[in-house]
Amino acid sequence: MNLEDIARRAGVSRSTVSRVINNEPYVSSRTREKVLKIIQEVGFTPNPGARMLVTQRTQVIGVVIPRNLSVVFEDPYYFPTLLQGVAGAAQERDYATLLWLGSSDEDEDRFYQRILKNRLMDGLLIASATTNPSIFEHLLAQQIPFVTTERPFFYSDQISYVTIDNIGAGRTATEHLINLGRKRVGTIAGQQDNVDAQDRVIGYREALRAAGREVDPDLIVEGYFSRRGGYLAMKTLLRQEIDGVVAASDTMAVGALQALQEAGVRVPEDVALVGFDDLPLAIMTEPTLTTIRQPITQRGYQATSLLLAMLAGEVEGPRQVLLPTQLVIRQSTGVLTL
Amino acid sequence: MNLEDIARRAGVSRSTVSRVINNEPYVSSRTREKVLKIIQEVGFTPNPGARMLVTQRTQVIGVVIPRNLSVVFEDPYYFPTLLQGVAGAAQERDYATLLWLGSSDEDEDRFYQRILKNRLMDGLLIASATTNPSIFEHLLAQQIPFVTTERPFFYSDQISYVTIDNIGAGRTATEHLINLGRKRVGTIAGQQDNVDAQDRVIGYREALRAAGREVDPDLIVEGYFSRRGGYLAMKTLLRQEIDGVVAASDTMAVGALQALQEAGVRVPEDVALVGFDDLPLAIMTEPTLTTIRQPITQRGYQATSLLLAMLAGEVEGPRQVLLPTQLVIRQSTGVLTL
DNA sequence: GAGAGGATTGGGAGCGCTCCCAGAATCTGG
DNA sequence: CCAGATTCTGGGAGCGCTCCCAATCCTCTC
Repeated sequence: MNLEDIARRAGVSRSTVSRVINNEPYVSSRTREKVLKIIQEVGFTPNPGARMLVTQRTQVIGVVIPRNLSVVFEDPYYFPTLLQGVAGAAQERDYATLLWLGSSDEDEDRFYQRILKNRLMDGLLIASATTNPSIFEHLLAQQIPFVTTERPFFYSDQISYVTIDNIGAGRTATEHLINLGRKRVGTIAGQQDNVDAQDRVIGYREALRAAGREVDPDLIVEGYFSRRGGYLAMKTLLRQEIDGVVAASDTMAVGALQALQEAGVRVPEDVALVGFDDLPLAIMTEPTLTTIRQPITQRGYQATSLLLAMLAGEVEGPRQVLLPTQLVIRQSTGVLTL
Repeated sequence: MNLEDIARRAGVSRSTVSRVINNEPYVSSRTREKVLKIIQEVGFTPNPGARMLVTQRTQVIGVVIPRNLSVVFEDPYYFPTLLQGVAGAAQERDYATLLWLGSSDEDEDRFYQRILKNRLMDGLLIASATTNPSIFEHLLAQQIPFVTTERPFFYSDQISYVTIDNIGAGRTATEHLINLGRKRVGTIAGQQDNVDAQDRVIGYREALRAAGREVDPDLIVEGYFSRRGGYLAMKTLLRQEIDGVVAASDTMAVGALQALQEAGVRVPEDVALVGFDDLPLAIMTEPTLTTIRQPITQRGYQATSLLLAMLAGEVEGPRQVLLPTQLVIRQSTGVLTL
C-alpha cells in the first residue's frame, strides 16, 4: 500500500495524495476530502523510510540516559517522571523517541559511538550530566541539534539546556532557615563534581551574605548523594555548634535525620532541616521534611520542546532555560502544616 | 556520503561496498579490508531510511508502557530496571528501541492508534498488562510480532510473553510460613483484576492444600497495591486469629506492618510476614522484610531477546516463558540474617 | 469574450540502498 | 592446456516518497 495505490482509488495523482497527507495548500477541498476518506478507509500511513530518504528528516529524537543505575538509585522517580515530560512534548509534534540507556558494563565512549552511528535521529536529548566532554564535542562538530537537562561542565555557553534554578533554590532554602531565626546554618553539600551540587552551595552562600553573615567553611560539608553520605556529613557538622541545615537532597536529609536522632538532637527544635527534591520519602519521615520541589516533568517537557523548536528552525542558537523551584514547608523546619 | 562515494574512493563498485557492510560472502579479503579501511576513515554509516525502504526492516523495536504513572507509583524501580534489560538485549542484536509512554491525559485507544500508525518498528514489546484487548487484536490481525512482559488476560495462548512464576512464588512464600510452624496463614491479595495478583493467590492456595490444610476464604483479603491498601487489608485480617501473612507486594507489606504495630501485634513473634518484590524498602523497615525477589532485568532482557529471535525467524509461533523467583529471608519471618 | 493570473493537478527525477543477474577472474581436475 | 565449476565484481532496477516544473483549469477584469 503506497501513495500510488491511494491515488488510483481516489482517481487523482500521487502528488495530490502527498499534498493532502502533508497538509499542503493548493488542493481543492473536494479533492482533499475524497483523498482523506480513502486514506481513512484503508488505514494508510506513508512509509517512513521513503520519506526520510528524501526529506532527510526522521521525526525521531534520541533520549540519552548515561550511567543509568546511579541516577536511578538517587531518585527512582526522577527518570520515569522526566520521560513522561519528554513523551508529552514529543507527542505534541508527532515525534517518536528513541531511548538510549547506558549500561554499567559498556564503556561510555562505545555507548556514545553507538548513538552517533545511528542516523535515525534528528536531534538528541541528553538527560543527564556527563563529565565526559567528548560527546558534546562530537555533537557540536557534527552540528547535530541537542539539548541537555543539566548545565554541562563544558561548552556551556554553546549548549542548549534546561535545568532548575539550583542557585535560587539553595538561596531560598537557606533564607527560609534564616527567616526562622536560625543563627548558625550549615549545609550538607553533594559531591562538587556535580554542577547542581555546586550551584546549590552558591545559593547557600548568597543567602548568608545577603543576610549580612559570613560564610564559615566548616559549616559546608560534602558527601555522596546517598543516605549514608548524609549521615556521615551530619556527623561531621555536629562537631560544630549549629541550628539549621540545608541538605542537597532528600536522601541525604534522611541520613542526616538519622544522625541527628542518634545524637539526641531534636528536629526542628534544636536543628531545623531542609531537604531537596521532594521525594515521596519526604513525607514518610518523622518529622516530615521541609524540602525544595523541582518540576521534573516540566524539565523533560521543556527540554524536549526546546529541541523540537530548534529542529523546526523556530529557535536559533544555544538557549538556556532555568526552571523555578518551590519551597515545601513541613515539620522539619518547625512550621505546622496539615 | 553514500555507498557510491565509498565505492569510488575504494576503487570498487557500490555493490561490493554493500556486501562488505552487510558482511556477505563473495568478497575477496583484500577488497574487504580496503573497503573497511575507507569506511572507518570517513566514519560512514549507511542511510537507514534507504535501507528500510528496500529491506522493509527497520532494526527498531517499540517498547510500550501504558498507564505509566500508576506502574511507577507501585514500584519506581521496576520500570527503569526493566528497560535496562530491554536495552541490553536490543544492543546485542544492534536494534534501537522506540519508547512509547502512555500518559494519563491521553485516551488509551488513541495511544495505541498512535503506536500502530507508526511504521518505524519491526516488532513491539508491551511492557505492562492491559485490560484492553483491542491492542492485541490489532497486533494479531496485522501479524505484527510482539511480546508482553505479563501474562495477558486475553488470547494468552496466541501471545508470546515472559513473566515470573507468580504461582510458584506464592507457593514458596506460603510454604516458608508453613515450614516455620505457622498454623493460620492468611494473604493480602492484590486486586484480582490483575493476573499477577490472581496467580499469587493460586500459589497460596496450592501450598495450603499441599500441606493438607483447608483454605479459609476469610483469610484472603483483597486490597489495592499500595501502602494504604495493605494497611486496610491487614486491619481486616486482624479480626481473625492469625499467625502468618503473605502480602502481594512489599508496599502492601509495609502498610500491613504499620497496622500490626498499631494493634500491638509483634512481628515476627505473633505474626510472620512475607512481602513481594524485594524493593529497597524491604530492608528499611523494622523488622526487615522477608520477601520474594523477582528478576526484573532478566524479564526485560528475556522478553526482548524473544522478540528479536522471533523477528530473526529463529522462533516460530507463540512462546511463553516463566522466570523463577527467589525467597529472600529476613527478620519479618523471624529468621536471623546479617 | 479574450487574456491575465492564480488555483489546482500530474508526472519525471532522484534520494541511497539491496537484490538480482550477467560477466570477469580464478581455480579445479583430467 | 582446456572445459567447467567456483569465486568475485559491477551495474540496472526499483523500493515509496517529496520536490520541482509544466500543464490545465478556473475566475476575474476590461
